[in-house]
Amino acid sequence: MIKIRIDDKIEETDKANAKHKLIQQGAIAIKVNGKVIDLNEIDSIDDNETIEPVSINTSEGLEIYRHSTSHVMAHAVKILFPDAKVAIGPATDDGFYYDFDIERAFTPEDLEKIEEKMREIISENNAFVKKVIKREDAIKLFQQKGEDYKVELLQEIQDDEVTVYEEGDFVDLCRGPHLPSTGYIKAFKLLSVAGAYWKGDERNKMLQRIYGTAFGNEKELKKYLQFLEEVKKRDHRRLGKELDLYSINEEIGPGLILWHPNGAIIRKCIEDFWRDEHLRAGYKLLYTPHIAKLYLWQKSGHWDFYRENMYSPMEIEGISYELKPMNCPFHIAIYKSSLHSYREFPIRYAELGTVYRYERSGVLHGLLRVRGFTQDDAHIFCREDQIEEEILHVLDFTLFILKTFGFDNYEIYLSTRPEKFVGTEEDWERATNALKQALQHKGLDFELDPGEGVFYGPKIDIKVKDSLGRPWQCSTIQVDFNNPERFDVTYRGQDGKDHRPIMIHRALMGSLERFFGILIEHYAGAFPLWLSPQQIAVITVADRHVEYAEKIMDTLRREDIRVEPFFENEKVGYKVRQATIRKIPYSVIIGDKEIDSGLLTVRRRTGQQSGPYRIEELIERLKREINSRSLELTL
RNA sequence: GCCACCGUAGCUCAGCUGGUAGAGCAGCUGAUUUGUAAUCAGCGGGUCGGGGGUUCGAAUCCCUUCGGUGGCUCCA
Repeated sequence: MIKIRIDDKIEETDKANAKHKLIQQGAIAIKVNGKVIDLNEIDSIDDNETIEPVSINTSEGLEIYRHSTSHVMAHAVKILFPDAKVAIGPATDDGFYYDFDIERAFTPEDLEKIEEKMREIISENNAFVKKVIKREDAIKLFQQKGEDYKVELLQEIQDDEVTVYEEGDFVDLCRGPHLPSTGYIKAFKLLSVAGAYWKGDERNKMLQRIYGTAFGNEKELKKYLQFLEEVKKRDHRRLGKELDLYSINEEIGPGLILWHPNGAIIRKCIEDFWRDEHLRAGYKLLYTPHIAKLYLWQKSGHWDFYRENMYSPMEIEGISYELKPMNCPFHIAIYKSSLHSYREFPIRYAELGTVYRYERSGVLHGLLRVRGFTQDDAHIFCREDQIEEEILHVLDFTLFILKTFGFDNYEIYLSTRPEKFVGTEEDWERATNALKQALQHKGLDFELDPGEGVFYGPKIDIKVKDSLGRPWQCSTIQVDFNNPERFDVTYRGQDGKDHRPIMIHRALMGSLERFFGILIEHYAGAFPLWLSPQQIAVITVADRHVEYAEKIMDTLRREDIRVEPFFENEKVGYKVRQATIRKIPYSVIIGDKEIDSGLLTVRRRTGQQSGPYRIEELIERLKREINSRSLELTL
């Protein structure tokens, strides 16, 4: 007799019945003592153990399900392309992949054929059979099959025994666990082919990776595919073109952003907001140059640590200058231009500083990964004992800024001391604790990211979740022990002596370009009123209404409301459509009715109408919505 | 940087196995003067990303280069 736990109820039964019951509960694997194993292994379980079902509705279950699907895919590939060598094929967060070494390139048509073959294998309902064999035997087995990558993996395994899984006539080295049989797979799709280095090392051979995904049923798969469609629709590169927000020009250079008028006005709104709030939060604004002597970066250590991301120096009158990859040395120079007392602390310097970093061509991506970008940067100088309080201040400020754009879901990471570091272990300990305490004080959940800190200090990273639930790394708050030392930054303490301050680097939006890209996708191009390039479309019914419409436009414009005329000789429906496509929040139509009554009816870009309003009332409502930076349309 | 794929009018795309380019939208002109997501007609627009080659002949095949896309690697 063994025990099974279903919905927290424990039941004692014999093994055959237990298995039956577990399957009834949707089990595709089982959990014993916290360890997930094959459902088929139930027979080898000791009596008295308690077994729990693992269903596909759990992350563990889904992982097994997808992992098994990747095996079926490898099996199908081996049938269709016997020359292909299999490498590795795990489940991922949203699907699975398998890497193959094969001469020919997989085409989209190949994927269809592979899918077809996979369906066959699934309909055969082959059992996944686990076998424990001696390592040497496994090596022989895979050598015979010509599976060099498996042999290489085996040679790195220390254990005497390894497990292989057999499914039909496909054998794979695998830790498992797996589904009981291939017939359990109900819904899957192969999505794309991509190159991937063997073991992720760029010195190794480039293999071909097939990505796919699998779900418990067709409905969920369809939902996921629709999600991918939605992601495509919101792609900032597509919307950036459609809404004429920005462009990247081949002649100007990859990774360099041209902000068009529509994008520039959005950026202006963001920058104005950013500056006003920084002044309000006790920051002082700075401007600094785009280039500086190379020596500066040799001193800061960037030339040693990050030269790969810096552009080649340029000669000016025999001296090497360098395009700036960071703003900190400039802010330090400003700090050092006069003596500072502990009484001034914390000193907060902020700048929208444009930096240039070399990114390898393959990684550039729209606005999200570029070569020239503007950081919303700040450097805070304070005493070590002020770190926690200052971090609290920065956290509050960060969350306020992010929330204004509609980001109120976060993932927070605390990164600790890496292997290569400067400063003493005690410094790190104290600073890390200060960060941790600040987070706890705010009641913010965070994850530890051990060893992921920057060489000069620990940091807090904040990822925002957009309207589709996708995480984006934006904010970073970093403690720096390095630069104050390297640049001999000091302050005069209470004791009349010079001391070393701590520097805190922080960026809230990260880079304006990247943040803009995220915003485009977050709002799907439909910006809230305060950010919209055009806030209200004025549409005339016929030419005779233009004069009055112009008056309305002037009135609105004088109130700093961004108006766009639609006066062409077209039908109202056409012009309404144009305004809607451009995602202009509101439209008003000017015809005889409006002129006679002196009232205006407002149409939202979503189609609802409100009003009619007197012009003064309309202006007041618009301004209220703009000034409150409302995320919703309120008219 | 690496692997695969892609690059045709301002935009989205068609153009099979080589026979010197086509649609829709946008633009311009005209008619129409219109009431909440597309009025009709006409016109202009491309050395088919650049360079080289094969061929009687290249958007189409080959090489090379630039750029883009999906990944890998990287991301202070």
